[in-house]
Amino acid sequence: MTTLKSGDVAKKAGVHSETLRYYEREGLLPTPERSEAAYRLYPPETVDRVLFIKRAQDIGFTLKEIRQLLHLKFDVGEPCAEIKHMTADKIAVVDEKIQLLQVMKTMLIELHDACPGEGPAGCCPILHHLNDD
Amino acid sequence: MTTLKSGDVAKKAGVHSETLRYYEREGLLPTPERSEAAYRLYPPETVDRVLFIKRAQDIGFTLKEIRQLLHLKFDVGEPCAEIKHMTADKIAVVDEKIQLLQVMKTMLIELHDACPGEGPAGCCPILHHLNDD
DNA sequence: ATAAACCCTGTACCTTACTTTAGAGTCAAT
DNA sequence: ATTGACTCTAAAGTAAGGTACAGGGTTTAT
Repeated sequence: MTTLKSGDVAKKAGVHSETLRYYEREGLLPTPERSEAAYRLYPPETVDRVLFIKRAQDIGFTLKEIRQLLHLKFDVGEPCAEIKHMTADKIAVVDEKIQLLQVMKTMLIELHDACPGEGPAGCCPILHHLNDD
Repeated sequence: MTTLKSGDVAKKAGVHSETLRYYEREGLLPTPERSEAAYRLYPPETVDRVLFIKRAQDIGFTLKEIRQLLHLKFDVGEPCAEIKHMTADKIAVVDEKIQLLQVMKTMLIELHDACPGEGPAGCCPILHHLNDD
């Protein structure tokens, strides 16, 4: 048997099986086959798809955006130019996020390095500097 | 007069004044002074603080996390070692996000470059490759 | 063959981050 | 002095992304 039941997919992907049904409703997972007893029978790739969703969420994509990414990723048939446009847009968004995060990281590292690491008082001579950006 | 009313801060920071009250309730903004008529009188730095919140949100921090960042950033008085720890943790989180985003970006760029950019059919020879990670 | 463990549907509920509404007071300009 | 723009509070509403029942059928392990 090459199909998985909701519990199997859920366990492998680290989500609840209710989440799978939710993703199905939201168009993030294709509607799976059913057994005689109406049990969902998922193809094994479903696990990868769910893991993709989770990774994409971790880095700040909404389910709506992820649905688009998945359609880029899995659905063949969109006119080519359109796919290319969407992809370019998404790259720009991702890049902007990376850059903002790097600014944030630099700020935090400065704060970290300026801190002596001991003593109870305000150890942070750069707080005032940070205060007015 | 060196203070701003809620509408002024809101306009300068690009948020609704209700949002300011919400941030106040949630501990993201300090409780401001009040006029005789109980109008909030904000110090001008409030604008920067709100902008900081918005930038932090853009890159994927929750308000809860931002509250912590702000307390690092603006409140002096925490024992030094603790601040240093929190900062190090936050740097690790930021770094992880950056790395995941870079993976995502690489994936998107591969997809983008492999696409010929014209023709209606599935232009994407790498879709199958992406399919199984 | 029967209980434990699993699946189904549908609906209700939860958190986050706001936004909207209702009802009332205040201030600035004509 | 009164209209319009602004402020206040408290409470309800909204959208996203799930989570948790309730009530009922199914499969599997003993």
